[in-house]
Amino acid sequence: MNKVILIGNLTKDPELRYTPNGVAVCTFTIAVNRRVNGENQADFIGIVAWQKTADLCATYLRKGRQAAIEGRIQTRSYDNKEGKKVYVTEVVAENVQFIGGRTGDEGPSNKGTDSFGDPFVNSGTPINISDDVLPF
Amino acid sequence: MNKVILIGNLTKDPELRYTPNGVAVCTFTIAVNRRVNGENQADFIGIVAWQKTADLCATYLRKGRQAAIEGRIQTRSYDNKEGKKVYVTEVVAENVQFIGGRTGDEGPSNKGTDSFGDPFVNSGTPINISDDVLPF
Amino acid sequence: MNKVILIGNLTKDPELRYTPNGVAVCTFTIAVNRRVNGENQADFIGIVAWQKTADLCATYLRKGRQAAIEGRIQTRSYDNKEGKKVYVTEVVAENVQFIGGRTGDEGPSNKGTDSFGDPFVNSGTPINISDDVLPF
Amino acid sequence: MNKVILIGNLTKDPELRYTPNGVAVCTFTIAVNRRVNGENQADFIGIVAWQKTADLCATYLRKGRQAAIEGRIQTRSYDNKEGKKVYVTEVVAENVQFIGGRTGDEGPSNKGTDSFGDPFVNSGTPINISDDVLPF
DNA sequence: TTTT
DNA sequence: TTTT
Repeated sequence: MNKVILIGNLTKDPELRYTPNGVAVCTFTIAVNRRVNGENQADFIGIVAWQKTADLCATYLRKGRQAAIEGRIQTRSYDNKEGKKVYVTEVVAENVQFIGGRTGDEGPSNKGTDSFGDPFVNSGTPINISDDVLPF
Repeated sequence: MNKVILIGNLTKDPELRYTPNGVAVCTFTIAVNRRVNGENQADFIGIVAWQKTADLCATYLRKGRQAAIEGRIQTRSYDNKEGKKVYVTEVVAENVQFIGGRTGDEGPSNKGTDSFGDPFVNSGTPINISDDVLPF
Repeated sequence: MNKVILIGNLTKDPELRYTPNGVAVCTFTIAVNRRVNGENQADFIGIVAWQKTADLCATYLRKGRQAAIEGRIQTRSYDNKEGKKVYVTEVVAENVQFIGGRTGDEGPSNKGTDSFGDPFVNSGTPINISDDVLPF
Repeated sequence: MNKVILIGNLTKDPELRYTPNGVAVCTFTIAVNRRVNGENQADFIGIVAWQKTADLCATYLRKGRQAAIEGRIQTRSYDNKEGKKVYVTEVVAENVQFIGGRTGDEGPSNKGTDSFGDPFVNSGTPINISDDVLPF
C-alpha cells in the first residue's frame, strides 16, 4: 500500500519530455498549503506523470492552476556530476483531476494546437531516464 | 489536502531523539514493496513521528516489523557541511498502526523498561531541529 | 485505518441541526462523478460533519459547490417508524476543503450574517441523535 | 476522486458468486475498529470485489483475517421483495492486501483444492446483478 | 528553485 | 544506507 492524495497549485508550468523510446514524461511541482500556528506554509512536492497522464497534465495544467493528484511515493537515486549518489523522493501521479477555475486572463491552457515555442513542450531535451527502468 | 497511506516494513530499528526542549522525535525508514514486471522492488521512505506517536513507534517498532502509516508529505531543506542546501522529502506520521506478528525469536519489542544500551533510544544525541520550527 | 477522500458536488444545500446539547451537526450529500464505459455516472454519498466543521460546511457550502472531503466511513443503525432496523453507511467529514469557484449568480454563500429564513439553518428541528452517542 | 482505505478484520468467510455471464463477485464485511472514549467500537463495512480480485479474496481471506483494502465508495439501489427501494452504500475493492498472520489452528485458507461444501464457494446461487450494469 |  |  502506497497511496498519496494531494491538492495543490503548480509553482511553474509543467515540463513535458520524452524517453529515448518516445514515452511521455511530465514533471512539475505543486505547492500544498498548510496552516501552522496561524501562518501559511507550503510543502513543495515534485510530481512525475507518465504516458497519457503526462499528456493530460501538459495540456491542461499551468503555473498557478489547482490540481488533485492521486499517486504513490517513489524513491530513486542517481549519480550527480560529482559522482555522488543523490536520493530523490517524488510522487508518481496515477490520476490527476483539474480543479478550480482557469486563472483568467491568459486564456485556457488547452488552446488546442500548441504552436512552436510553447515553453512547456520541451521535446528537444530528452529526459535522462532509461526506458528499461519504466514500470510499464 | 496532503494525505499519505503506507504499509511497509522497517529497514532498521527506529531512532528516538529529543529536541532541545525535550520533544520526542522518532525517525525510521520503511520499505514499501511493489511488484514491477514480475520482480519485487521497494521504495524506501523516510518517516518522522513526533511526541506521543514518536514514543509509540520507538516502543513497538523494530527492524522488519510491518506498520501502516497515515500522514502527510513534508519537504524541508537544510544546509549541509559544505554549505549547500539539501532538500528532503519525508512523511510525517500522524497515525501509526502496528500490523503483522512479531518476527518471533528476539522477543517482543515492547519489553517494558528499555535498559541502558538499547540502541534505538538515542537520547544522548539531540536531534538537530530547532523547537521553534515545530508545527505544534 | 478508515480513510475516505472524496471530491464532489453538493446535490442540495447542506442542513444544519443541533443535538439536544447544542452540538452542531451538518448533513449533506455529494455527487462524485465517475466515467463508466464512456458515460457519466455519479455516486451519491451522505456526509455528516460535527461541531466546527459543521459550521464551516453550513457557511461555505451550497448546492452545486465542489468540496474535497477527508473523513471516515461510519455505519450506524436506527429503528424506523415501522420498528425495523435501518442500516446507514455515511462519511463522517473530518476535514473539508472548499474548492472550485462560486457558482456565480446567487452570490457567495459566505455572505456573513445569514438572515432569517435561510433554508439551510434548520435549528428549529433538532436532529434525532442522542448526545451520549457522540464520539467526542 | 473517490478513495477509500480500510484495515479491518472479516466478520465472516467471504462469499463468492458469479453473474449470469460468469463474472466472479466476492462479498464480505470487515470490522474496522476504532477507539471512542476509551472503549472499542467497530464499523462494519460491506465490501464487493470483482473478477481477479474476487478470486483472490475468496482464496486468501477467511473470517477473522486482517486485510487492507483500497477502493471506492459506491451507492446503488434495488427494489426489495416489498417493492421498496433500498439504498446500499458499500466499498468496491480495487486492491486488497492480506496482512497479519493466519489465525492458526484451522490451517491456511489457501489450502488449494477447495473441496465440495466449502461454504464460501457459493457458485450455485448466482448473484442478483445484471451483467450490463458492471463497470468493466 | 516556488503556488493561491 | 535498506525490509519481508
